Amino acid sequence: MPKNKKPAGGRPARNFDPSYARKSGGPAGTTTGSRSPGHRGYRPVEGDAPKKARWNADERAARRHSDEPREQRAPRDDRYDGGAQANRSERPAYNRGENRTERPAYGRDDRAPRGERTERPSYGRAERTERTERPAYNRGENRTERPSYNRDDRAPRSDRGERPAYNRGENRTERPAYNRGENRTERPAYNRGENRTERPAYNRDDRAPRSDRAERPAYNADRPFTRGQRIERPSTGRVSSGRDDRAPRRDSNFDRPRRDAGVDKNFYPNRDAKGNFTPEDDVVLERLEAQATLAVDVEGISFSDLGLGGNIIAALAELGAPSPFPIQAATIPDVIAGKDVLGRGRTGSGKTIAFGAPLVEKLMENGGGKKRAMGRKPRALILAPTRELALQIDRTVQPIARSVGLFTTQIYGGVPQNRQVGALQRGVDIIVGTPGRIEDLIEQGRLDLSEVTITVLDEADHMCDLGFLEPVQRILRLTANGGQKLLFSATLDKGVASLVKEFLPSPAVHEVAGEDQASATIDHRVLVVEHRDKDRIIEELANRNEKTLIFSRTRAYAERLADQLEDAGIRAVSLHGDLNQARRTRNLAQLTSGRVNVLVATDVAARGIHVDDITLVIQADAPDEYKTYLHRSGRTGRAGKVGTVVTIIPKARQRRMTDLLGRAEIEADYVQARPGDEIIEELAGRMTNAKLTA
DNA sequence: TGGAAAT
Repeated sequence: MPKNKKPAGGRPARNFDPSYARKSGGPAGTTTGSRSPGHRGYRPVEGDAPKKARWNADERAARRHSDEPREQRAPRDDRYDGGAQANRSERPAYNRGENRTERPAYGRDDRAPRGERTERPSYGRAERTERTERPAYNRGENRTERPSYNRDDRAPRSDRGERPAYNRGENRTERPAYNRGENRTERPAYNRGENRTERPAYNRDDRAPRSDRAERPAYNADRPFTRGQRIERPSTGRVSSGRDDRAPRRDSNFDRPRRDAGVDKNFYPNRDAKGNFTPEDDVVLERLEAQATLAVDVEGISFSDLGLGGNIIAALAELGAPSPFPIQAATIPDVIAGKDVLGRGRTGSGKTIAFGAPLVEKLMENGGGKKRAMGRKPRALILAPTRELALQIDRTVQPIARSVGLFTTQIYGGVPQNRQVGALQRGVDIIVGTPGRIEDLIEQGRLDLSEVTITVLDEADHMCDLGFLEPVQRILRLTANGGQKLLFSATLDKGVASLVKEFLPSPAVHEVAGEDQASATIDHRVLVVEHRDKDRIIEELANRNEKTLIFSRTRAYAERLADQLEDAGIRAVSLHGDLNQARRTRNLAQLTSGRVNVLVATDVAARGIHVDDITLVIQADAPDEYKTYLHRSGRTGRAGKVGTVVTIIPKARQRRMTDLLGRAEIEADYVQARPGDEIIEELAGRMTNAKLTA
């Protein structure tokens, strides 16, 4: 066991101990590896460090397969100490960041190069392919301290073919992520003062009960819904089954107890009670009472009738939207009228234009003269939950904005910020981005939202989920007082109530009648399979000539599946948070362009992402939440096209799946399947071919 | 348990 807990456990403690720096009195040891700046990761303090140098191939191999207890692996948190710590005291907000430090995923690419960051855009790093060959990586004990790191198998990424197929999966099991639990118990370091007190949510206490779960009756639909009554959804203490409870309750919208939106002190303690997701949490919240627009109502209506100007209309036509979809017809006038708007339109129904076009129109009306002023402050903000979605929204909004001389810029993480900052300095009108980087730039004083008078939350209900809500609230509070707010989602529900209460005094609520997910042009199927057949069946399903999107629950499985498909001769790429942004972008582009037909993704791709002509969505793991089901399946059947969604489940999951489909209001056939069955041919769309050749 | 979101 190369790493002793002492340095590992001690280092973070030191970093979190404000007195330590003083005690140690100098560069040596104040921060990890700081004594010799030229040597990344060099930690003179650790006397035993040198012996831990780099592992040779055998050791690594042995390591990979070892089932040595996890606590013997070094906690990896020490990596972030410097920056993270500094920030942390100032921004309790960023606690989430800690999760991140515990996730190998994130840092992986930019971590090592840390010291050189300014010189190297993280992108370059991503590209390098011979990681294993680079002596650079033994730089110091970094290596020794996180031996379980996959680093090595990461590299091969780009040349998947050369790699032994499955080791990746195994390494994964060694991912430091798993240390999480022990770090927790081992490291008193974590009660570092105020953070602790400010975010009780963080304390892993809510984790603990986890283990109890097994003792509870698993998916007992009859069980009173106790957890949900905690805080988030008090008004909907419902049993999580059946669709009867879906009926809109006209008088009860947004009537949940107010929860001190502005007062964090009161808010935080409550979060303890919220706990993590459990299946019972997947309740259908009442729909918002909405003004329903019928599709027929908008027939013959033009964008011009809705109040949009000529340039914008021309841009829309260019984008392939000559006339408004129902959701657009419903919301555009209200947005232009300056109202706060809640808009629900099923996946692929054209929500981006529904908020993007009138937003630009509004800015035009108000903005008048100060267009193009150097360094002008942004006046509109569009927030999205993933970088890919932010990018995609910008691809739609930018041409609309440019048609009237307005500028947009993307502000999201995972890429160097220089360009983003440069754009801000030149002056932009519309920001499209994700919460993290936006807050980061605000902290840095490079972004000022005080003149933002229109804010859009795309996938608004998701933006209200644990982990997103607070950053979103903070950001919204930094926008102009009384500014217009637009919330859109295919699954907009009362989960957004807390935001509505604080930011949308009297919103107009729109949906399109009869346009729920169930009426979409999607064929839903459930394949009940033996676990051992699962991968094989996925392989057979994905072996087709049209675009296929496969969802998995974890990043590791997404990666493994992509590898497996490649090994089977089916070109496939993956998309998940373990990849650096360059690769994420590229892999998605490969599906979009048709260079590959199969993308295996986590739920990062579940919402909003539009790729033309995905005709089959395979859920390799069934979703936990009905909303997730709706969003995932919404990647196909877009804009009226047909598509198939196949959810693969083990026998034991049938009941739970049925409950979920009920909440989603979706009807699906269940079929038992084994590799080679005709049903698979049919679902893959190979039936006709098979018959032709027969 | 998991996933996304900053460095």
